[in-house]
Amino acid sequence: MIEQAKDTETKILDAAKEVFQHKGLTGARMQEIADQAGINKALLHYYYRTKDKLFEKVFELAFSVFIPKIRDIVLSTDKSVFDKINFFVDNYIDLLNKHPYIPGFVINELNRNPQILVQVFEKNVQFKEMNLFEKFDAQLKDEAKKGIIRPIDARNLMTNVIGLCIFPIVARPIIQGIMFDNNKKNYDIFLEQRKKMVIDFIINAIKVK
Amino acid sequence: MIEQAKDTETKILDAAKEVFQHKGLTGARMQEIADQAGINKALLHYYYRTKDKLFEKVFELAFSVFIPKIRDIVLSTDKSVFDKINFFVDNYIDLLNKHPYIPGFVINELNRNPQILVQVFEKNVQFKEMNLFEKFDAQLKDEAKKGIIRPIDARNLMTNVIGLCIFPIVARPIIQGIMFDNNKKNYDIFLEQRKKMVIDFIINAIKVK
DNA sequence: ACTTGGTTTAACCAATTGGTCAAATTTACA
DNA sequence: TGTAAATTTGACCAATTGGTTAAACCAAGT
Repeated sequence: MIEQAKDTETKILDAAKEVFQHKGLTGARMQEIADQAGINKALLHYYYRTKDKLFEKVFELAFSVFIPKIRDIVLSTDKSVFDKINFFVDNYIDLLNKHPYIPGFVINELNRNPQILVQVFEKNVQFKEMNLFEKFDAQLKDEAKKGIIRPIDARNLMTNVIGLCIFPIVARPIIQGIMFDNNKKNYDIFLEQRKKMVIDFIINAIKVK
Repeated sequence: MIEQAKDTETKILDAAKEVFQHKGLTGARMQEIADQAGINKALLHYYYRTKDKLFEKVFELAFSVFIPKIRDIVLSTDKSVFDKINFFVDNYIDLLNKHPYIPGFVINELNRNPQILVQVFEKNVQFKEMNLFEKFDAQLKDEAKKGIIRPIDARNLMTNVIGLCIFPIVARPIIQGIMFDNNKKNYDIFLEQRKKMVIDFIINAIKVK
């Protein structure tokens, strides 16, 4: 029964994603994942023999949502630096709104066990070809020489850009709690407005005026 | 035996800090904390009756390392915005280097259970008096009117400043892995250089030139 | 109808985990 | 020195947890 099987596997992955991303590897319970998927716990082990195997799959999927996007955007060589920043922030914040729990999940699990990254790299070579920094560095140097932007290296710029996008999402509970009196609606508005704000902020930071 | 007792309690808190900050509430084991402290597990429960109580204490201590600092710096009303940014980034990055695991720990645990923040607020009123945003907002508005800086609200600026400081620390495994080929030494150099870089970046972002 | 294969389940298991308890040990102090 | 209180320990426990197993179920081919 291929139909049923595929459906079950999907249900399992959806459930596992939900539970793992909210509670982490150590906090998640196989029983809870089974319940969430509406199946038996034994069936869970039938599809993914161990908790670790299931986790690995979920982590890999989560990881692959956010990382290739970075490469895609930076690789679009025909765009100016300003256009790239504009395009990246716009797309990345949209992506973050669609998957707000993934960054925190990935960051936390990598902090608990950095070795996961090595495993993901080994299994999925595509992630390794991130040596696009040299190209981006060249572009940054070029535009700096032309007097368009102030000198900055690709790693710093990308860290800043990504950080400005991700930080308000992963640190939401604390920022919302301290700065917004835990008002969820106001924080959503804040996040919405930040898209334009972040772009302006970054471009002004590196623009020569 | 007050001497011994104080010493034991210190050993427990140090051990608990170490284990909780690396493995989180759900990943930490009371036995491991006891081992790390060099004591019996029963003794651990003698001092802190439950895992939750011990965790709460550790979380509160971790929290109080980073939050009041923010207030202190923003409250120094005699400084210009540029001076405040300079001073804040410099001090905050030093603090982060001293306690690199705390931000990730706090962020992760708050993500797992945002309710913790409410409890911390209730027990420790000082954290609640963060209504310094109005004052800082006024200063920002004032300097903007004078044509010194571009208009920006306190919440966005502080989110940006704190994010630029914290993000490279909490996302260290992933950034170091992808951008620095997992070279720890190079990443340490990167972090060291960022102190100056972040200050320049922010000031240029808001400066009117 | 019957066999065969993958799928699903209930019941079960061994190991781990947070937590307890009574006894032993140490300390403070009269 | 004697004793009561605080501290420390080893042994133990109930509950939880990841994982197994044998049997039941079900769809498809013959």
